[in-house]
Formats: sequence, C-alpha cells, structure tokens
Amino acid sequence: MSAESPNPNPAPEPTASEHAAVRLEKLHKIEALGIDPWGGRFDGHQPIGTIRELEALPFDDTKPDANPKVIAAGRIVQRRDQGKLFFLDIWDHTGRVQVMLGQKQIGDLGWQLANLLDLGDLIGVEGAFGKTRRGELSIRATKLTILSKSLEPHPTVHFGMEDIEYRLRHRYLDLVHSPDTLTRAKQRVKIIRTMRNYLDGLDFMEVETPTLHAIAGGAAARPFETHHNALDIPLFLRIALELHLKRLLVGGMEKVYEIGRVFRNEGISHKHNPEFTMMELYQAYGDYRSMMDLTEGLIVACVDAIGGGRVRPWADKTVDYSPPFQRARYADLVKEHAGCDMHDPAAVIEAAKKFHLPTAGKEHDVIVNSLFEHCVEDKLVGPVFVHDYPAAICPLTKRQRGDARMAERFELYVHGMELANAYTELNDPLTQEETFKRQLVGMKDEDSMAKMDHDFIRAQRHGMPPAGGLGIGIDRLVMLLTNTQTIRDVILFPLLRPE
RNA sequence: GGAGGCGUAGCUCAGUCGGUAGAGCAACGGACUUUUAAUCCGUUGGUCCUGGGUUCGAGUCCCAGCGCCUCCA
Repeated sequence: MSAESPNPNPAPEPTASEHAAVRLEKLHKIEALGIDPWGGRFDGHQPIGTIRELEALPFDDTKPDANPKVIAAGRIVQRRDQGKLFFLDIWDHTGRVQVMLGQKQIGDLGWQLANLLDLGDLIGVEGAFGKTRRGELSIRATKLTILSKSLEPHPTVHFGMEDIEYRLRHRYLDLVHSPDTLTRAKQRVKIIRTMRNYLDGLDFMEVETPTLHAIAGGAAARPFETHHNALDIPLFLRIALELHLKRLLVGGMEKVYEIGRVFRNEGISHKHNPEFTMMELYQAYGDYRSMMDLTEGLIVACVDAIGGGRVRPWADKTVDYSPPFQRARYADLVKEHAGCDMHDPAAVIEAAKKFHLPTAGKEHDVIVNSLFEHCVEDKLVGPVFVHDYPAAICPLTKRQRGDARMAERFELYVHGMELANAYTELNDPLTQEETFKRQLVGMKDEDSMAKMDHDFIRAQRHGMPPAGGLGIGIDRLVMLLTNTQTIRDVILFPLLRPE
C-alpha cells in the first residue's frame, strides 16, 4: 500500500475499558503462574454434543473413577461460584455442558488458574462425566487447561445480542450467543452441499471461472471496478458467471456448473448485498423446459435436506415446495394483474399510465416488464415458474421458434422473490452480436443486460451447442428455506460501512 | 435517492414538564464444595453517537452530520 493511500478501513481501537484492563491483569497473573494463557494443541477432546449423548450416571464420591472420563474444550459462557467449588458452563458449536471445578479436585495450580477465568475464556477440561445432585449433566474436572484468554468482556447469557448492528459487527459473538445464527450458517452449508451432491449425481462438472473480468457481462448490473498494475488495465469484478460457463460449453463440457461469488455495485437492502453467491449451470442439448424439471428436483432436494417438511414457514405465511411447482405464462399474468394484452403497444402504454409508470423513451418490452414488476411480482406466492418472457429484455436467450417476440425463459418466484432464472441459451453468434449492439443503443451500461463482448462472440462462432442454463441465488434460497427475512442473516459478514 | 424510527455503563434497557446520570446482569472486594438467570454483604463503572445552537441550566428542545433499522422509489 502506498503512502498516499492510507488504509481507509482502520480497525476500531481496542476497548480501553476497565473490563479489558482487569482481564489484561489476569492474563499477566496467569503468565506469572508459568501457564501460557494462549494454550496450544489440545488432543483428545470430543464435541460437547457427543459428550452429552453419553449415558448419564450419578456421581459416586467414593468411587470417582467409576464414571466415564471425558475431555472437552469450549468457551466459558456462564459461571456460578460456590466457595471452593465453581460451576462453569462451557459452550462449543455442538452444545453446552456444565463443568465442576473443585479446589480439591484440580490441585493447587489448577485452582489458582480457575480463579483467574472469565466469561469468554476458552478452556479444556478432563474429568468424570455424570450428574450432580440436582441432576445436571456435568464434567467433574480433574484437569484444567486454559486454551485462550478473552481480553474483551462478552455479552452475558441472558441479556445479549439484541442490537442488530452490534450482532453484525461482532458476528463471532452472535454465533456464540444467538443459536439461530449458528443454525442458519449450518443450514446454508447443508443446502450448498446438497446442491453439489445433486448436480454431481447428474454428472455435472463443477468448475471455477475468473472473478476478474475485462468486460463484466451476463447480467444487468453496475460492476465494481479495479485495476491490474502489471498489465495496466482496468478490470471488473464479475456480475455473473454466465459467459465463461458458456465458453466451456463450446469446449465440450456438456454439463457444467459453478457456485461462486458475484459482485454488483448497487444499493444494499434486506434483499441485496453487494456480494452474493450464485449457482449457475449449463446443460448442452437441453432447453428451458429441461431446466424447469432440474430446478424443481434441485430445490426439493434442498428442502428435504434441511428437514422440517416441504410446507415451510415464511414470515407469517407458508410455502409449499411439494412438486410439481405451478407454472404460469408471463403474458397471462400481465393480462390478469395489469389488465392488458402485452402485445398491444397502445394497451400497454395505457396500463403503464394507469399505474403511474414512466413510458417516455422506453422500449415496448421494457414497459411491459415494469408493468410485470409493479403489478405481478408481489402477487406471486409460488413456488411458480413464470415462463415465456418478452424477448427484448432477454439478450442472451433463444427466441421462441414460432414467435420471435418471446424468449424461452422462466423465472421461479416465491413470495415475490426471484429464486431462479433460466433459459434456452442463445447459441447463434450472429443474433447474439445483434442483441449486444441493440442493448447498447441509448442504454446506460448498468441498465443493460448485455455488453459487447467480442471474445465471447468469437467463442460462440466456433460452435456452441444448444443448451439450457439456470441460475439460482443461493442467498435467497437459504433465506426462503430457513425463514430468514433479511439477507444479512444468511451471509455471515454482510457489507457494513466501516466504523 | 425520499420519508420515518433508533443511538444512554461491557450487555439489555429505563430516564416524567428542560433541573444532581439510573436499574438488572457483567466487573471488582468479601462469605459459601452440588450450583444452574445461585444466594447474601459491599464497591466501581458514563465522550448520554458527533458538532453546533437555544437556555441560568440540555440525555431531554432546535439545526447539521455519522451509523444502524424499517418502508417507499
């Protein structure tokens, strides 16, 4: 980093609180005992969830070895001192368990260490597992190891993590203290893994394509700009995976997919994060109808994978993911909700005016689409495949054989959210070149779905197979399946303005 | 981009009409070897988001800014 451009995102200053000072002092006291407060390798511990599954036995003080020995590691989340006996609750991502630290049981040095432990410290314990007199599953520690000292105070168990901003800026604490956050993170992993397994089972090949693009195409979005120093060229972070995956179709990869991050330099909302995860797949010799079947199977597999049935809650409503999903023609929906024939220019303009939508200087299909967005989208409960889109807003899509005004495309909607987008891929480089040019005329870059990409056209000119293509927004899928109304809670570290 | 809401102790929150900055938990000191939101006694802890303004006096009212949230485009 050059001297002229200091780090624009400096980390916030460490807390200069009294709490931090007290903990630092304890750290030094631990060091004075000859103990490394930062721990090290710690072998043999089991997940706490697994330990809890052991059959619980009553303690028998006369035979301390009678109960099974366990080793656990976790974060101290609660502490109840009882004179010369401390009860600690330690937590790991699989559960929580009580630990008993007795002065007699853990020895002199162990007891001195025990007195220097705080909420938030990571410890390892070894001891017999059983129940207390009150019936609480506990590890009666005979050995105590500190694995890491926390120099900052942690939220208390029963009054923590209410403030949304605090949770987002301290996601590591949120994971510990908000069970839903950890559960969602695990469900997200499961959904993505299910998707991979499903596609791998269909002989799709997973690939990785570049994130840095010379031309950011494949979607209508403003890209992030960057610069490569050695080549001295501008580069853009990708806004879609599409154009490289299609090049691979030309290369003979007949079934190909990628799950990866895309970046769009746009506003932030409960449905939008500037970087998000897309799954895109392409299947040679398929079309948008075969994509519908695949989409349905894929989504149902994900629904089944996280359990809880196919009728799932969404806010105060529900969504039924039982196949087959409903199908509806775009034109019929426009007719039903906007009250006009989408192929009748005069009727479309009249309808647009009725809903106070701008029409000046806009192409017919663009007006139709704004009618769709304004009148139809919110009413789509779904899951519903909306199919056969106006061609002009689909520059990468093959036109219908009998009606060039329409494109072979569908989107899958659930409660007004676009969950999937698919089409019969345009593989005719001559038409492709035209639609790229046509999109460019009188349109701002960020509004255009297509930017002239000569390298892509050249690839297509070498013979791209007819194909079906599908894109699924992973974040929105996870939102829907985990009943999470904001994208910030399905992304562990959503973008926030630096403090 | 527009409108509204919120911002007070480490955390969760009160704070009346503008009149000494509060509680619970956490922390600190003490008692306690079967507690479990342990209990009991005592103590500490504040840039009231920031900067202006009005006022004898501002957490409170006004203006501007920052951050987050919600809704709208």
